[in-house]
Amino acid sequence: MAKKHYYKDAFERASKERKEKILEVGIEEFSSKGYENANINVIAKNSGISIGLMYKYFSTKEDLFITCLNHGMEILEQALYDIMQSDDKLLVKAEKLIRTTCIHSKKNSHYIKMYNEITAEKSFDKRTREIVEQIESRRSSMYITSITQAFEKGDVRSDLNPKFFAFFLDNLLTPLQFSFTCDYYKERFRVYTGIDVNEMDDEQIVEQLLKFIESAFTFEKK
Amino acid sequence: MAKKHYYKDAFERASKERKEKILEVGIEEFSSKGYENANINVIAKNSGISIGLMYKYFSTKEDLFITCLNHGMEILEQALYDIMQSDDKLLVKAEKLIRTTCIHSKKNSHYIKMYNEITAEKSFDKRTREIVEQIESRRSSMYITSITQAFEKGDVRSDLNPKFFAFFLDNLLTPLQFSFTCDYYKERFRVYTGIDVNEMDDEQIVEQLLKFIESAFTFEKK
Amino acid sequence: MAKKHYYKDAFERASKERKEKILEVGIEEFSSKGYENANINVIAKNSGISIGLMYKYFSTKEDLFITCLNHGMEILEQALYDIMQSDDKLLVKAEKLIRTTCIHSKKNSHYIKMYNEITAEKSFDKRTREIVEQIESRRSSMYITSITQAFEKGDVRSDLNPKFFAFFLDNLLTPLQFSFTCDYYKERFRVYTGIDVNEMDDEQIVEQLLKFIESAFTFEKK
Amino acid sequence: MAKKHYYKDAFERASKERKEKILEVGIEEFSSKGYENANINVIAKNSGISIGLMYKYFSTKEDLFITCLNHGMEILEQALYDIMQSDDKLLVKAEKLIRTTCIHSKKNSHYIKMYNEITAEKSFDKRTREIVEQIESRRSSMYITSITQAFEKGDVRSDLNPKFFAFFLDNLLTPLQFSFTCDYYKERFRVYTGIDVNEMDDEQIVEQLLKFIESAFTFEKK
DNA sequence: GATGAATGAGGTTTCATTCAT
DNA sequence: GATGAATGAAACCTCATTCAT
Repeated sequence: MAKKHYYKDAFERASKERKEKILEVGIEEFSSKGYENANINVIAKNSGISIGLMYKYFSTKEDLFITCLNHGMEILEQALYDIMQSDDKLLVKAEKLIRTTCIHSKKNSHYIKMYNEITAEKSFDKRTREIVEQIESRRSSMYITSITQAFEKGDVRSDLNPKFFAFFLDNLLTPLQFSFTCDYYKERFRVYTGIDVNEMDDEQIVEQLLKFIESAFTFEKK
Repeated sequence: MAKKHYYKDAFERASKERKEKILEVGIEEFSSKGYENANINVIAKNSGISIGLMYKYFSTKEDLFITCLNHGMEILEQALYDIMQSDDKLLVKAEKLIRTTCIHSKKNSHYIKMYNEITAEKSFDKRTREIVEQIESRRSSMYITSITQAFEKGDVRSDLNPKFFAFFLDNLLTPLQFSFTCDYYKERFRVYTGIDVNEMDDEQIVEQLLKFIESAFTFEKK
Repeated sequence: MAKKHYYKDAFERASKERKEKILEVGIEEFSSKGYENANINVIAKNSGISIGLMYKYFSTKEDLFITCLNHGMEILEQALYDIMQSDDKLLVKAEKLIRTTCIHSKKNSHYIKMYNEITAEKSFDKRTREIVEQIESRRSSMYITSITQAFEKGDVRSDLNPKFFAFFLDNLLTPLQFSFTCDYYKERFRVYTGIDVNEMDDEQIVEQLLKFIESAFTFEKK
Repeated sequence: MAKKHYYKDAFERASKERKEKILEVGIEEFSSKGYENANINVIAKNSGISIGLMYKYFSTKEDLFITCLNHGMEILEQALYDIMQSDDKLLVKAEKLIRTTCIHSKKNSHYIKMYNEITAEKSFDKRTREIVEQIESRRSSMYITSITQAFEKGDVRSDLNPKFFAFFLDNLLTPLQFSFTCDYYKERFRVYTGIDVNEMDDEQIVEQLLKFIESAFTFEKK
């Protein structure tokens, strides 16, 4: 299945620079103001195009948002992909995953904010399913594949369901990711750990989370 | 410090029935439509009061929202409190916690949706900190207290920082909670596990997550 | 004719302290916010009475305003009266008038702001006539009486109509009064004279205006 | 310095007819109802444009008001300018000024009412200064220039400060202007002179005020 | 006399979307 | 392809006034 897109043909025909500009500006606007408060007239103006043309490219505000979101997700997924494709053992992958999460979260905060945005979005209703399906499928399949492999090699405990495994792993990583970028989660991190996330050494986070994961992954109750 | 509130004195003086009605209707509106799309004229009408009176009770839409949110949080926290106050061992508490999470999430879905709503909120700026601080402080201190006790009794591994411990534990539980109630997380759960959360036996979730947590809590690498 | 009033009988029956408090608070509110933006619920609260009682005292916001206004005008008129009743020559009265204007304007700025307020008011329509009639009649008759007396004594030039005389005199004094208290006129004074009214010596104003008036009053073209 | 304006670029691009229509309707609404009670939905409707477009032209109600005000002031100032630029002696200018004031006040009553409106305005706070500064600077500099010239030529008495001179002159003319147009001042005029301003012969006003001014301007006490 | 809860019309402002050019 | 003027519904919030107690 060709990846579904939410822009009109005209957008595809636009120059690379223009496409990138629109996405960049859109991501900036959506991630800083949130979906409801973002203004697509402003996005058009800041992208250097007319609002009329914007509507030649995207049918609705929602479509523009989803396109921006998907663009951001691609970048985020690439890093995940690079790690999960390697031949490393699962624990090594996990370590890389955590460390990369710390680094990427600071660099790509806009993308992560957009991702965070949709986890609470109420507006898409009919499409939510579709969007989530796409995003989370790509993400989960990477996890599940790696875990299943490790499972088969006997690298991890045998009494856990790989799918739940993947789910729990992502539950540990996603809030961590948000802790670096999203206001709510930032504050939550500070409340729990007593330290502002920006003043904490990434390695301490890596160390603590890795210990937690390693045991959960490997030790099996007799 | 008396708990800070975000309603006016007049609200306190209103009848119990009215207060509950307003909170109930407000929570329903906010959780189903989200903060931005919720309409306080609708909340007033459905509560059986005039909009003018609504503003005698709450200074702004935001204040009404926060009051609804706090009300919901109190209910959710009570369940948590009951478990954490017991004399059970940490692992037993964890098991109760997971099971209760499953049950409560279905019953109090509106409250949880509101909670989910603020994790992505962009509007509160100066107050976000304050609100989050209050909510997460109460929650985290319950975790941390229990964990520290277990720590001192030697019930849990000694090489993990109790604060991170608590943080990771909550990272596992909160997304689970959302998986029962919030559209995005529901779909995500289905993508990861392959099963709709409403058709899954709670005990399977309890079992899988408990194994994961138990190992993470107790097994220490030599 | 008994002086017309704009309050209900109940107000008359209220204690002196209460009456004064209401007027004081009302004048403060009206003069600082202007008629439209003044809030009579706030006036009631700050006066220590209920809004219900306020409406037992005054039928409408407008009536309260007029009563406050009249109260302020009485104070202002008293000073004028004291000067105009004396046996001084017109020029001496004029000098006292100017000097007193400077002093009083600083002391009774609230009253003057209320007076200024009505010179531009659009709301009273049917009553404007009545109110203005009362206020300006008292004021103008004091001027005209003094001028007519001086006229008869031959103290002033004979070719000017005393009524116009009074009108011009008041045209010189009223904007001066406003220059000490009302934002617009304050700035206007600064623009014309180059100096902030609060940093100018009153005597310079007295001297300049008096010279202007004296010649206008006494020198007759041959 | 280019004259500051309070409209958006879009307004400048609108057709001349539309611009004039909006200003005309706006001035009508503001001058008849006052700033607070003026309704910009009404102004939009009566101007034949949508409210949305109105906000494309002006950021706020206040900006629309100021633009209307400035437009009116320009017209008023032109008449003043024409007189003050001439080579006439100061007294001749004064005579023309008074006569023109009478005539113009009847013709441009809306503009004058708007001007009167701001002399009592409480809402603009930070901008009042700016607006007043602009309006009064233009006006006062015309007066002061003419007076200073007359001063140097020895046409007027030497013991009066030209700035105060200008201030007093304007104090005589501005209330006269308002007497033709603004309810309060109209009534005040009737109370002082005993005659309704509309039934009075302009020439009588010219004569009386001119005598007053002439003496004040030319006779110096020995 | 005194209270204050309750009303609800009405005004300013925003912004996604359309469409004539 | 490209423009941007134009729309108008809809939402938050204020406050003078009423009236039951």
